[in-house]
Amino acid sequence: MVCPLPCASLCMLSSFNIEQRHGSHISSKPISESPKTELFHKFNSPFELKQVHTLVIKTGMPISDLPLSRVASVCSLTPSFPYAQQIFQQVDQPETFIWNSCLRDFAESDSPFDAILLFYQMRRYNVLPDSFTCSFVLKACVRLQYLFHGRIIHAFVEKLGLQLNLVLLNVIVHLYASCGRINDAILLFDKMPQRDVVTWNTMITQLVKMGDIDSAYKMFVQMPDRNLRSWTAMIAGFVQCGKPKEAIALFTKMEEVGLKLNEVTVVAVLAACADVGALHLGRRIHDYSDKRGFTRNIHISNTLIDMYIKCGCLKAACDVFKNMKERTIVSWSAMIQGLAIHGKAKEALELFSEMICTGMKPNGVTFLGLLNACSHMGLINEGRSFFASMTKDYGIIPCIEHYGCMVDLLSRAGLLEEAHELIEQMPIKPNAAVWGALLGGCKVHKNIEMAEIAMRHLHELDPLNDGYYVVLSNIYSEAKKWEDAAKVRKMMRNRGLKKTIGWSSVTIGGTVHEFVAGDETHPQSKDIFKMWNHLLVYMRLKGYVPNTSVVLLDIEEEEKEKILFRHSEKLALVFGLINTPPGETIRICKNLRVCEDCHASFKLISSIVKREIVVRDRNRFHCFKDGYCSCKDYW
DNA sequence: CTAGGGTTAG
Repeated sequence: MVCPLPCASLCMLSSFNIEQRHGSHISSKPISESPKTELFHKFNSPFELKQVHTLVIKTGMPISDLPLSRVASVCSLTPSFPYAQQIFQQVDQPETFIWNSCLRDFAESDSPFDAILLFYQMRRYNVLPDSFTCSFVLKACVRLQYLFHGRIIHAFVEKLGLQLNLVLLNVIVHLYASCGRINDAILLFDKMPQRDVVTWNTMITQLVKMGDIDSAYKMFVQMPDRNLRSWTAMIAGFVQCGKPKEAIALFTKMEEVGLKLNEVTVVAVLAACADVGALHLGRRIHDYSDKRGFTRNIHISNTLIDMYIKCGCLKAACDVFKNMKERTIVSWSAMIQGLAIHGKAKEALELFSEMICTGMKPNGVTFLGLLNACSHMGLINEGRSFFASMTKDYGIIPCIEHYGCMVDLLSRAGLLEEAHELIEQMPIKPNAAVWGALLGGCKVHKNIEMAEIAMRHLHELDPLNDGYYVVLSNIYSEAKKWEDAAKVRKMMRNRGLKKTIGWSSVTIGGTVHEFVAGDETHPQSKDIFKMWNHLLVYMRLKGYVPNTSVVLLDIEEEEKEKILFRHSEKLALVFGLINTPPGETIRICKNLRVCEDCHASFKLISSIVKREIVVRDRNRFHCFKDGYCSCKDYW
C-alpha cells in the first residue's frame, strides 16, 4: 500500500536544489515542464511532505495543486504531525475530497472505527458526503461488522440520491450478508435495478460463508457473466463446504472454458487436491505455479506443503518447505502436523525446536501438531510437557481441540483413568470429539465400563453420529457380548442411523477408482479376486492368518473370511497392483480407519510385491514398506 | 492517481 519510491522523489527534488540528502542524487534532468503530475504524488512521510511544500512555496505554485489525498494520508499516518494539518487548513477546496482521502486511510487502517468517528465529525462540520464518502465508511462498517452504523449509511445513500450507485449497493449487500443478515442482502439484491459480476460474486461468497453452498451454486449457474473471481469463489466455496470433488470438477470446467488460474485460484484448487488426495492434479498445478513464478507466494507454498502432506508425499512437502525463502507460522505448523500424521514424531519435535530457534512464535495450531505427533507415537511424557508448556511458556490457552488431543494421547496409551480425570476437570465443557477420543482408547484397550461412561455423554452430545455406536457395538462384540452389541445396533436403527459404509479409493494415472466393502460388481472383479488368492498363497507362507475377529458378526468362520477379503482397502490395493507397473507406489485413501487385518496384510504384501503402499486413513498415514508400517503398529 | 468481489495450517 505504501508505494512510491521516496528515492525518486528525492532525486527530483534535488534538481530543484531544495534539500539534498547524503549524495543520493543521480544527476537528473530538471522537470520544469510538468512538475505537478511528475512530482506531487511522491511523498509518504512528513519529511517528504515538507520538501514538497518548500517546493510549492519556491515555485509560487498554488497550494491547492498539492495532491491532497496524500497530504491527508500523511496527516493520518502521523496524526500528531501538525505540519500536514497546517497545510490542510490552508486549503478550502474541494473539502469533501480531503475528508474522503482521510476516511479512506482510516477505513483501511488498523482502527477502522476512526473512519466512523471522522464521518460523524464531517457531518458536524456540515461537509456534504458523496458516494466516495459512503463507500469508505461502509468499508469500515464491513471490517468492524457494524450493522448499526451500516444501516445509517445505507439510509444516507438513499437520502443523497445514490441508490442507483452500483458500487455502493454492492458494498451494502456485502455488509448485510457478512453481518449475518443474508435475508436483507437477498432482499436488496432482488430489488436492485441492475447487478454486475461483483454483485453476484459477493452473494456467492457470502452464501458460502453461511454454509449455504447449494444457493451459492444456484447463483453461480444463474449469473449472466462469470469472471475468474467467480470461478475461484465457487471453487473455494466447494472446498470450504467440504466438497472438494465438486471443487475439482468445477475447476475442470473452468479450464474447458479457457480461463487461466491466478495465485488465488491455485490456492483454492490445491486445497481441493489436498482434501481428496489428488496428487496428480496437485503436481500439475505445482508445475504450473513454478512456471508462472507463483511459488514465491507464501500462501501457495503453504498450500503446496499441505497438499503434498495430505497426498502422502512427505518428501515433496519437505522440499517445498526447504525452498521457501520466508516462512510463516502456517508453514511451520503445516510441516509439523505433516510429520505427525506420517508417524515422524521425533522429526516433528526437532522441527519445532528449529522453529523456536529462528524466533518464530508458535500458536495454538502449532501445539495441536505437536500433541498429535506425541499421540501418534505414544510419547506420553513429551505430550504432557508440551501441554503444560504452551500456557506456561507461550501464554496460549488450550482450547477444546488441545484437550481432545490430550485425551487421545492418554487413552490411546491405555491411561484411561487419567484421560477421564482430565475430561472431568477441564475448564471448558467437553464436546463429542473429546469423549469420542476416550471411547477410541476404550476400544483399543478393551475397557467396557469406561466405554459406557463415554457413550452416555456421546449419546447426549452427538446422538446422530453413527460412528460412536459402531465403536461401542464393536467393543461388545469383541468381548463376545453379542446381546449388548445387538442392543446398540437396535438403538441405531431406532434413531434411523446407518453404519457409514467403508470405501477406499486408489488413483491410477490421474483417475480415481472407488471401492466399497464387499463390492463384486467391478468390471475387473474376477481379476481382483484371482490376484488376491494368488497373493494369499504367499501371505500364508509368511505366516498370515486371517484375523476374523475384526468381523464382528456372529457367523461362520468361512463367511467371516469372505467378508474380510472384500474390505474396501484390499479391493483398492489389489486393483492398484494389477493396473500399475511393478515398483510403482500405490496410494490409497480410506474414509474410515484401516482395519487391523488389512493393516497386517498390507505389511506382508508390501514385502511380497516389493512396493510401497501409502494409505491415508481418517486420522493419519500408513506407509507400508518391506513388511513394516511407518506407524510402527501404534495407531 | 478517491470506491466494490476470490486464498493457506487443526
